[in-house]
Amino acid sequence: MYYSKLLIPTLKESPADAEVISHKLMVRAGMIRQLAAGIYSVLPLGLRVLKKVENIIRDEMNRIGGQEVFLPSIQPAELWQESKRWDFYGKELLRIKDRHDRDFCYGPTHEEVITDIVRKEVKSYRQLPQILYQIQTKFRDEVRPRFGIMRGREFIMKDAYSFHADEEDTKKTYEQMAQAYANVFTRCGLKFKQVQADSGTIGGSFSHEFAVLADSGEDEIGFCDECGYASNIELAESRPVSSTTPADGEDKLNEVHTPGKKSVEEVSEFLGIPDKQIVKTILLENENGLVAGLVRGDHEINTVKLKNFIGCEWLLPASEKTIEEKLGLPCGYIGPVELDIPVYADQALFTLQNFVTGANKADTHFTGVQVQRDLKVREFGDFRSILPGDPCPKCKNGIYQVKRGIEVGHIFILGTKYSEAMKALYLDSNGKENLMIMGCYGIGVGRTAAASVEQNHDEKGMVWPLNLAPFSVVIIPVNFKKEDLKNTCESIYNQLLEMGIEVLLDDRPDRLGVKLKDADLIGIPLQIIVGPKNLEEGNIEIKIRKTQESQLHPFPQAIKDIPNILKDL
RNA sequence: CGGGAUGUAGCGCAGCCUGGUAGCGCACUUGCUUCGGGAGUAAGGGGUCGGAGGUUCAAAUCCUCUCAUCCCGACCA
Repeated sequence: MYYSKLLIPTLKESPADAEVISHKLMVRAGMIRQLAAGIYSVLPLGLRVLKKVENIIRDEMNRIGGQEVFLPSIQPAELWQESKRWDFYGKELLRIKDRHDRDFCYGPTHEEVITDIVRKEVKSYRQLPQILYQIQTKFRDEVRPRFGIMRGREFIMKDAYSFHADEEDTKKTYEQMAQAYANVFTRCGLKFKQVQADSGTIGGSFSHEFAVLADSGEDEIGFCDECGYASNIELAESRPVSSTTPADGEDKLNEVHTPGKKSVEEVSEFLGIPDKQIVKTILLENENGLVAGLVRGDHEINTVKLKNFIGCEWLLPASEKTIEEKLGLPCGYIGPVELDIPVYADQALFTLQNFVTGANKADTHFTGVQVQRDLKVREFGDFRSILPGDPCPKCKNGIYQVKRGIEVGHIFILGTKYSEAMKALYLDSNGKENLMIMGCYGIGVGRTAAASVEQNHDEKGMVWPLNLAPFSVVIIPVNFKKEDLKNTCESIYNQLLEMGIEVLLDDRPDRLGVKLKDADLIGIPLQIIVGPKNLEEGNIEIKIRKTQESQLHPFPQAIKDIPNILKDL
C-alpha cells in the first residue's frame, strides 16, 4: 500500500482520557477512535492488526476441527429466559425492544444461540462431537469500561463451543483447545500463563484462563516458579494447614475497651499485638441470608473461594445497613463469639490461639479467644487470598509470586448447564436420550492486540511482532519527489510485493523526520530507508524497529535478503 | 451504583476566581525558502465556549438543572 492512500491519522500528543499505554499508542497511531464510552471505531491500520489476530485464531481453531459460523448479535429474550440468564445476567446484558415491543438483547456471549442450533440439528451420538466457533462483535454493558480497546463494552471476541457425548471426549477437546490457545498466543508473540480460573457467570465446573503478564492487567495471578502451578488469585489455593493446635498456655476470654478502634491496624496498634493475633470477621450475604467469614488479621477473605465452598448462587459483602438491621451489631466490632449465623473459618485459624476479635459491642474487643473453646465454627477451609511469599500448595519448596495479568482467553467445561436448561439431547447407541456435555472457549481479539502493545512498546511507539504487524516492511524515501529515489523505492516495493511481503511505501511529501517518527510510532518491524547519498554508493539502509539497529546493505542485492531478515526478527 | 474531576477549533490546553463579545501550541490551506530524525517564514480557514434555563445593559466567566467523558471504589470476566 501507498501511505498517502491510507487513513492513518497519527497524533503527536496522547488524548487526555487515555490511561494505559496501549490505549494511548493505538489512538496516537491512528488505529482506533472512540465513539462513546467503551465503544470504538477501528481505522484501517488497526483493522489490519485485528485481522492478523483473527486469522491466527482461525488457523488454530480449524486445525483442531473447529467450524466457523456466523451468529446473530441480536438475540430474542425467550432463549435467555430458557437458560435462566435473562434474570441472572443483570445490567450488563443490553436489553432492547423491537417495534412490536418484544424483548431482545445484544449478545454478550452466545451459549444460548449455539445450543439452540445444536439441539435442533444434532440428534445422534454419530454427529458428535461438534466444535463450532464464531468471531464477532459482542456487547457487555460494563459498569466502567476503560483502557481503550482492552475493556470496551463493544468488543470482538472469538467464541468456540463444543458438544460431546461424554465427559472424556469433552476433556479431550478441552485439552486440545488449551494447546490451540497456547499456540495462538505464542504466535501473537505474547508472554502468557495458563492459569486456573473461576468460571463466574458463564458457569461450569472446570476452567482456565490465559493471562498476558502486564502491570496494567486487571487480574492478579499467583504462580510458583518451582513447579509451574499458576492460578488466578480468586482461586489460588493455600497450602493446607494441619488442624493440630497446641493447647498450652490458654488465656481467659477477656473483654477490653477499644474506643474508636475498628480496623485491624488500629486495634493492633492500640493493644500492642501483631496483626496475626487478630481475627477479622467479615459478614457476607447470599441468597440464604448472612454468613460470617473468619480470617487472620494479615489475610484477606476470598469471597470466590468461600462462595464455591458453600455452593451458593452469589456471595457479597453485607452492607453496614444490613448488618445493623439484621443483627443489630456495630460495624468494626463484630466477632465470632456467640455469633448466631453460620461461621466459616479460614484454616489459618487452626494454629492460632489467644487471639483478638470484636466483641459484638461498640468500642469493645475480646482478647484470649480460643477456637475450640469460644467459637462455633461450621466449617474450616481455604477461604483467604494467597499472598506473595506464601508456600506453594503443589510443591515442597515453591513460593508464590503474584503478578498482574490481562485475561486474553478463557476456556470452560460447561458440563450440562445449558444442555439441561435448553434440552440439548442426543440418542446414544442404545437409542437412549442423553444430555450433551458442553465446553466453551473465548478469546478477546482486541484485547489480545492491546495486550501485545502493553508488552511490546518503547518510548517511540509500538513494536509489533511480525505476526501481528499491520505491515512487515515500510519503505521510507528521504525525498519522494526526486525521480531516481522514487523509482528505486517503487522497484523495491514491487519486488517485495512479488515476494508476498506486506509492504507500505511512504510516498508522502513530508520531510524524512516525519516519516521516521510515524514509522516508529506505528511499529512496523522493518524500515528500509532510501537516501541519495547511500544510493549513489549502491546502498540502502535497513533498520530494525525493535532494536533501532540500522545497517547499510548493497542495493539491489539486499532486497533478496529481506525475507531472511524478517524471519530472524 | 457511591466518591472525585473535566467539557473552550481535529488534538493538547489557557482564559472563568475579579462578567465587557475568544486565545496559544500542534494539525489544516496557500506562497517562498528548506530537505537524512516531528523545518523556517508570511498570509489564511476553522469555535452554537457540551446543552437548557436563569441573573445582568452585557455571560465562556455567576446561579440552577441536564447531558457527556474520565479517574478512584464497588461490580463484572
